[in-house]
Amino acid sequence: MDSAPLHQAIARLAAEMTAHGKHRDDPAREVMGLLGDRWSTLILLVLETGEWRHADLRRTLGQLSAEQAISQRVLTLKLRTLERDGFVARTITGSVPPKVSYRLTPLGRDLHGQARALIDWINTRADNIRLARERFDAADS
Amino acid sequence: MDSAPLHQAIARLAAEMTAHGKHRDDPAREVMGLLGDRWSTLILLVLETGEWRHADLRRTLGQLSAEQAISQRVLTLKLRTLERDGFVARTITGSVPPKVSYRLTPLGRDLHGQARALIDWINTRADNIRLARERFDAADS
DNA sequence: CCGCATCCTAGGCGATACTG
DNA sequence: CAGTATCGCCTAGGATGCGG
Repeated sequence: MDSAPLHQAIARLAAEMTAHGKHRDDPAREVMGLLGDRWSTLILLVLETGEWRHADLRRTLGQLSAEQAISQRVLTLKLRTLERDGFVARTITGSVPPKVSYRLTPLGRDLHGQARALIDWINTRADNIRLARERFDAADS
Repeated sequence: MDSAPLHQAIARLAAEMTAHGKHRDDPAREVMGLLGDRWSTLILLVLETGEWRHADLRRTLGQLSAEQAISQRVLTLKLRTLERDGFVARTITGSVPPKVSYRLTPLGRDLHGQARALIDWINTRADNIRLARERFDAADS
């Protein structure tokens, strides 16, 4: 039984956790979940280039995605979430037809920069990861 | 119509995307999805402290989580995914009862470091984000 | 102790059709 | 053009029970 170092580790971690976060409405978990979803990082990437209207943004995301296009409904949902957290700003001008523009806030640009760092790290390790997967899949037969 | 700068932006982005990634089995999207899930970052955090057995790890994760404990099934699944990508190493000793230990690989430790940077950035902005949410929720009434 | 199989539920996301 | 409503699928993840 190596229970002593084990409990020590638990105590250390528990202290670290309760220091920040752990309680409900934990932005860290929620934002990480957002960045891990199907579209948000791609949306940030496009909005980084300037101001976009809903339809144009939707078309462009479809072209950038290897899979299929984002549905209108989901784009609205994602933009709402991003806007709610303060990463995206929404501007309305005119109402028939409506003209709505989206752009990054300074906070959103900063978030995108941070996320890119992680994504780039993964991309440079991509072959490494692919190799590990092949080995793993071949191993158990 | 500002279609010129628009298409320019598209072209630039498309080039950037096809440079790396975009094609299927894109590790970046998959690993980001992993880090955005319910448990993986927490698992990395605990494994950072050393070598852990399945049951102990499970108990500790339960204590660190504000919500409920991770199920045995899901812990196995998450560890398998992490192992498959080369972030976690699994060692078996004895078979009745089995003794299985998990620890981070160098790649896994590195990944965790990168992820922590992003998580820490979010945590330092947490109040900022919470405030944005309150404003947004109050706005439309 | 660990892992697997089974079953079940909640939520993410796509498709379509409709309003202002 | 932007947004909403409704539907239906599929996956993540929890609960339980068995076997090695």
